[in-house]
Amino acid sequence: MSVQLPVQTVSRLCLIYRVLLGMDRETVLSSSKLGKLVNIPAHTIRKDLSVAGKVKSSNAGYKAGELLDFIKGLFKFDSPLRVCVAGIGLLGSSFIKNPVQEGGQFIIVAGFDTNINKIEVMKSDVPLFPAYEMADKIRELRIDLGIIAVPAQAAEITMERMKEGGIKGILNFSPAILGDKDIAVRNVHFAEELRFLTAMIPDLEKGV
Amino acid sequence: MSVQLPVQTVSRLCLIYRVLLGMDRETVLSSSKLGKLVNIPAHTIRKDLSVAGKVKSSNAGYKAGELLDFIKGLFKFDSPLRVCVAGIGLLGSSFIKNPVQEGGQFIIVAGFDTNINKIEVMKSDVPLFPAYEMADKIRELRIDLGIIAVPAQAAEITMERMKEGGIKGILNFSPAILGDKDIAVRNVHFAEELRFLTAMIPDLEKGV
DNA sequence: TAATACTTGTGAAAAATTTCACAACCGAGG
DNA sequence: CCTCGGTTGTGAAATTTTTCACAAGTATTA
Repeated sequence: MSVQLPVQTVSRLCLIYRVLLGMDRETVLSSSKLGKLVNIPAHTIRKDLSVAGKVKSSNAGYKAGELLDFIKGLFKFDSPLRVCVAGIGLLGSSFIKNPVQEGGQFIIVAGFDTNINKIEVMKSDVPLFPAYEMADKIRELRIDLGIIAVPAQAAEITMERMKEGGIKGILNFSPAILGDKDIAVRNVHFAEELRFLTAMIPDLEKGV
Repeated sequence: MSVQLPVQTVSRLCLIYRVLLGMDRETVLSSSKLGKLVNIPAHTIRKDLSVAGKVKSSNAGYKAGELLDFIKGLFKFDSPLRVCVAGIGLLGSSFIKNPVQEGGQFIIVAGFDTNINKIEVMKSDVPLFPAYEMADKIRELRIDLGIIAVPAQAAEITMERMKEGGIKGILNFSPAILGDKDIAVRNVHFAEELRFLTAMIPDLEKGV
């Protein structure tokens, strides 16, 4: 991105992008209609688009297709990214078996696991490799993003291997908290989502 | 919560809570040590604890156990919450088969699916019910939180059923974007996490 | 052409959040 | 008892983000 957009703005634009993906390109949406779909105030959407550099569209609102293309161009969502999955457990294998569709934006091209046996036994369209080959394979297959679905104690080393292979971003589902100054890292933790939800409930009368 | 804490503060305190859970209660942590563990600047942690109402602990830092108890008390994390899962697909059943531990804070007490056959076939420790019984069962079992893992088109009606049963919060894993003025709702979407990650990578040279 | 009823884009105001800087505190070791 | 090295808690400043308010644009209809 040329201008560094506020993180929240990026997040909201991604959300908008998602609803636009599942919508007829010809649909015309005003900022307030769009706002209702994504639970964001209309003026915030207009401001976001404004700072992102959107130029005047029409007097009736935004054409879904145009807006989609605008966000797509802004974030370079056009060319597909190669993704790998480290850790072929319950979660990891679900990514491999049910790859995200999203208009082919992401392509799962490799899976890794320390358990060689698991790799041999599991049948999958995605090629699986032992974990120690990770850095090499990431380089070789020119993989952009990594999904970490390994146990907490293996998370750090997995990140190191991915970085060694030159990965650009990591989505970490392990319970470990990862972070890095060179690459983008995002931590996702189910139990914590539940906890955050709990904390946000204003007046919770807990069960017996 | 007596005072309405900033959302970001709540989020950070939850993150801190997570690392404290996996730590000896006697460990003493300074705000900067803690900060390194969770990737948050030390002064932000101190400020968060300050606005949350933490009183001076010591000159050496925070005792892990004390801090844990403080956050636990603040957000009422002490009594366990009853959770149900709607949609017994790949993701939904993973919650039922591998319930989150987290010190027993959350207990999965029911699963729901429209597919009666699935309910009968699947064997699980958690009782499973048909979707139309959702509201009744939520009331009956005094369920606090709901996890939605149904397809997009069923998300809205599922939320309605949960609300009807008096649920307090919803964690939505369906592709639909849910929101409500009465209850806390949190949307989680894997592909979007990947997309957000992509958008945050400063200078991504996309594949071929 | 004039009036109406929508809309967007954006500068400026307001609000929220983060960062800073430092007083105050504590224990240890002279 | 004083100093040194470390810490917290917090008011105030700085910054970021959101909200507001409104000029300006465009169709439509009379």
